[in-house]
Amino acid sequence: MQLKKYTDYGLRILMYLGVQEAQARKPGMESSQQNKLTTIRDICTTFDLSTNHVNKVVHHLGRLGLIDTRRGKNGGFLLAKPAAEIRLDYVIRQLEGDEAWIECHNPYCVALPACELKGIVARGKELFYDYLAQFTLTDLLKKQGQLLQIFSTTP
Amino acid sequence: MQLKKYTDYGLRILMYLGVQEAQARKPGMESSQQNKLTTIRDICTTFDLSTNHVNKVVHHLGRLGLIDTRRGKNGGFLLAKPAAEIRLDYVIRQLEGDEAWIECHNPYCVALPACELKGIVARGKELFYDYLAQFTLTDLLKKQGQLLQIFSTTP
DNA sequence: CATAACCTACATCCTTAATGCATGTTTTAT
DNA sequence: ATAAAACATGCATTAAGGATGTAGGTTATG
Repeated sequence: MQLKKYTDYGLRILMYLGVQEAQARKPGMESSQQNKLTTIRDICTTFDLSTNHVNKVVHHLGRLGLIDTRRGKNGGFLLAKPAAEIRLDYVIRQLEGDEAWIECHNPYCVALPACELKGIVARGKELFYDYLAQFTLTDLLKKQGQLLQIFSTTP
Repeated sequence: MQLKKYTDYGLRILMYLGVQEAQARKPGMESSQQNKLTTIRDICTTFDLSTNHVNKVVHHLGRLGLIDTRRGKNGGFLLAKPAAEIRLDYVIRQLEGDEAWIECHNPYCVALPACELKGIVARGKELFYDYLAQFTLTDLLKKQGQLLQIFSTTP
């Protein structure tokens, strides 16, 4: 009963992008970095993760429309919409996969037709996601200054 | 993101015991079956599960004080307290293990000191369990008659 | 004392997440 | 043009942990 690292990595990537974006908007920064995009390599060195795994997560985030990716030299990716519009429930549900939290088949449970459990667990799951729906990427960036420092000091 | 089969089996076992107990209390039943205990074999044939796995779950339920087990000939087990006092949050939390739903170490996340995510997910997890705390084994036995029929017709 | 049942430890299998490798495709700078 | 930098994609491999199996131990009953 734990989120996949895959999902976890996706959230870290979004946090990284959120911090970069906020920084780029600071006065005096508009042209200094020429809006350089974040690359998979940046993420991997910052968080010390496997290139291949991050590769897949980035691709997934792209397909979900959460980030815009650009191929080719000087390519990379950035948030596709404002951090305030990226809801945590959506991100986690999509990356995690939206299966039932309890398995009634495989093996098939004879009690299934008269079982009250699956409904209770399913409702609990929805409450969990309903709670997450109150938060957006913005809420993950409260300690933005500290995050920026962490991200910029990791070589 | 799914409950372990282990946990699932534990709940099924409790449901089975709850039904047996209610049946034993029916008028005219007090002495007819001599209060025969439920055995691991009974559970395995009813739900078509592995003896060894059920073995471990039963043992665990015993250690948790949810069932009383008795060794030796004519041994077996039964609920250690009324179904209404067996809360689902407790059962699931114990059988499932109460780890955090998100992994911040292994590998260690550099953002940890400034991360808002772990708190949000932890609170969501507690809401899930808070919801489960509203229910007891009794709530899983609403369709008791149907369950009894299912359990007694599986050879 | 034999049998039926749970107890316990250890070993193995199996699923799947995690990771690695190889190659393709696109874009840009030179 | 062409080389380099970046994401895209598919397949192979490894690792972790849950699921299952084997073997014997212990306890109670008849």
